[in-house]
Amino acid sequence: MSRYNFKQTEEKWQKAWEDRQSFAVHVDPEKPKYYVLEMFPYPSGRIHMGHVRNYTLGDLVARYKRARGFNVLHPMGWDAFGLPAENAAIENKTHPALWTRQNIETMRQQLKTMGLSYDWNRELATCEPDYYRHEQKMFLDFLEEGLVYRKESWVNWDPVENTVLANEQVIDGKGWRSGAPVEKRQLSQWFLKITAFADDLLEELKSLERWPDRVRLMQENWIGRSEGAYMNFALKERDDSLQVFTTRHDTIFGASFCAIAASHPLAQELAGKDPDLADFIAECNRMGTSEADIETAEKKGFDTGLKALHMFQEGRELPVYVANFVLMEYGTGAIFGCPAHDQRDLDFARKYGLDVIPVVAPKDVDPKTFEVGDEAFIDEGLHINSDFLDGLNVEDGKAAASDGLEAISAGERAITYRLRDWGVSRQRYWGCPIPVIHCGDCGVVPVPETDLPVTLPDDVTLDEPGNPLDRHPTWKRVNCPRCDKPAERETDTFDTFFESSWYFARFCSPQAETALDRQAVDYWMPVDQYIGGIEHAVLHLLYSRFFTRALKQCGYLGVKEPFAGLMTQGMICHETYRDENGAWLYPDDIDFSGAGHPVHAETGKPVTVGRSEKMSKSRRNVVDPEAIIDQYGADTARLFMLSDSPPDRDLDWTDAGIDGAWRYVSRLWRMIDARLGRLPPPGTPRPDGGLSEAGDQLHRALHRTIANVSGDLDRFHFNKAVARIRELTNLIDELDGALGGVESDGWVLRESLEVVVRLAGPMMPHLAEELWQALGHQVLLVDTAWPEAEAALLVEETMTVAVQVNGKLRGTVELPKDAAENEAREAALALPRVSQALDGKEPRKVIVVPNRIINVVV
RNA sequence: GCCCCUGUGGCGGAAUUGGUAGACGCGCUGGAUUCAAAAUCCAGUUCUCGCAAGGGAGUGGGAGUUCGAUUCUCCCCGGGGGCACCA
Repeated sequence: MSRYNFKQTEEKWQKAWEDRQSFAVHVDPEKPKYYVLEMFPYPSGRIHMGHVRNYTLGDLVARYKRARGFNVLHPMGWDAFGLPAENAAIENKTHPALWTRQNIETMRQQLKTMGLSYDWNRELATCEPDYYRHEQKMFLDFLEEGLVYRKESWVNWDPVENTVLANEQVIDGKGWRSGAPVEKRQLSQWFLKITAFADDLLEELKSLERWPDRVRLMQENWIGRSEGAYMNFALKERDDSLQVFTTRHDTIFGASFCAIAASHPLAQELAGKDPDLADFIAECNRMGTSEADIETAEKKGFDTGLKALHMFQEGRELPVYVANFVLMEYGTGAIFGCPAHDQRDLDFARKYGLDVIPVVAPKDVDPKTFEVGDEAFIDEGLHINSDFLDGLNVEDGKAAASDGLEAISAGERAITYRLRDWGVSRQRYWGCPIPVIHCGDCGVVPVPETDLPVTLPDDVTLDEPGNPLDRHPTWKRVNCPRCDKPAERETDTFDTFFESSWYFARFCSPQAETALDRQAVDYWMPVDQYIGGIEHAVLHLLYSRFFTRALKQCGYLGVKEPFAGLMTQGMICHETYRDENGAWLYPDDIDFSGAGHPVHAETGKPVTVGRSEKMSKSRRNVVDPEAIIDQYGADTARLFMLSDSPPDRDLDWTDAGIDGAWRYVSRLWRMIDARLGRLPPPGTPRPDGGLSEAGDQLHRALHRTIANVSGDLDRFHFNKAVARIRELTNLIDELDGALGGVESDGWVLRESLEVVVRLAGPMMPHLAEELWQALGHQVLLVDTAWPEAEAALLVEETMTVAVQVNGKLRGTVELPKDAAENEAREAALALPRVSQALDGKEPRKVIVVPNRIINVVV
């Protein structure tokens, strides 16, 4: 018996699809379109298993929709700007552009061995001027629309490298490479007004029904809309006032202090005269900026000596602190503290000996004796000790407090967001230059459209401190487009999220002279199914939603939501291995052949096997896709990616699993190869004679499988779809011996084998194409429609109904479909095991759920 | 700290609206084939009592709703993720 040669077969069909341009697509208003997109990769060097999973999922969807008659757009490109290119350039003495382009070459070749149904004619790389010139134009359009502004903002500054650090480059408060303590600095940076769309971005989440709930929830939390009030406290012995934002203005009578952020202008002003305060502010600035750092740090404050005057109580004064848990970026950078009803305020008050006055008490408690201990009372209740708010519940109290504030002009209702504007300036080389010029006389001047693109210089030095573009001897020196006097280019580049915020639209017309061809984007957009990692749940997806709105406002396209459907895939995990010294080992270094514990292949020393964790280079628990594809073939790798775990869950990579997938690939090939001689020719109409019992059983099963697999694929239950196909394979094997009694059985056998091949097509495209040809078809499988299930064959004539006594299973009965209740009851009570369980007692009640279950209650 | 997800055999996972828990695969055990091995095929495989027929328990733990709960409600425990310059 011959064996399946995956290598030859996979190359053969990849070439055939390419020669025929099977996956090249064009706008065709006559056909329904379907745009499926996987998140494009950063060209880091080689593909990893995460890519293999992502692109397998996307390819399955693309091929399935194609078979279902959609005009499918399925493109691929490269998210090619980014910091790793600069790091690699320094380490390997190469150039970021060269490094990136070489990586793209390698990775494209690797992807091509997977047999993915991309329209490669649409490939793009964001680092090419032909791509980024369009986003420079977009930026200028946004500027005109008032969606862009410049402001001072805080950054992590490495004083040795003279560079801004990303949060992940700050380790224990020190620069990752220099080890120098990181400082906070203010830089003037460009911002995009994402907050202008905050409400719409929040509101429209509801319309994204084909997004996972948890992603929508994460975005909702990120936007963080809160309804509350601004309140203005007059300051004792000063002319100005302190504005705070609060969502609990109803608790104003329980206020015992105010607190401002370390970077609040008032704090800055006071620090000028108070060295101790300046020290405290410096200490706050050394603290991490993330919310987690702030929330878990000890609550500390510094009493400024200022007193805020209570707007409703003459003579009542609240001390003003600078506190490390108040963020300048949120609300107004100032709060009032009501310790009785906020845990953080309570901790703070206990620490500094401030009053704790309860102003809301639970309904069933005597207000006179109600006290707050170590736990703030944040639940619903009625107001006490609160003057005109007494007796009101929380909601009414807020409304009344707002009215009271507005009546005396001491505040107003307000809505704030946690969402902040998007800072897009980066002090790096390998990014898209921001197309503006700074002129001493004219200020900020946009680069004229005719001068676009502003391209990066090639001759830069990266291994010195500071911003390479700023350091370049000539690049930034230009004349002002307005007054022609010597001026300087902006030397910052865009955040790389900029490129990924519109690439999906560019794929609709990747060669167009303008950024977007309206006819093409109007036809293809939005993306029908977007697939990628959950790690992009907030930033990339939110920026893209914003960007699409901004582009719509500028007339680039007509939709505001870029991604109608979203699927987030889980991570790939693998066991971890360490040697005696605790050093991580690669899976390839381990020898499992011995009877005892695994040992190091070279040294023979024992190895500790750790639990399965996300594949990562640092833990060395990685498996190289190229090696797997070389050893088992792309179809086997793809099948394994789809088999065991649902797409959104983590997947454990195991040798046993990939072996199992390979066994099925060869089994399917053998199964069909061995039967080719017994089949009627392709396209033979169904013979007139009836089927044998086995033939009928197989016939029904294959149509049930079509229905189930189609349903599973529609709902992205790919692991179940694989299981259904395997079940049908098992059944064909099982019934094979009983077939052949009548002429129609041969026809059913061919139908069954063809259905298995067609259903497996999107999963194992090369094998399926090969078998389709072996079965005698001239038209390629990729050009063949998806099979349809015959509804009549899905209806069962009899049903197996479970019989319970007091909820415990005692047997089953075969009943005609939709049998009458009486009939069902009789059949159930007639079961010996039922009467045995009844033990002579009369049933009190018999519950009959048609076609499902009968429960006898005693 | 806040928010979210998750928990089912030795393992990955099924169970569409509350209705036969464990589909499918992996692993393991026994057998066939082979000089031998690989590969392949057949049978078995939740735990427990029993020679068997059959009984009992069982979806992280505890309570509740129901004729019936993996599924719904409440409390508790374990594991994981996110929280603004990695992409």
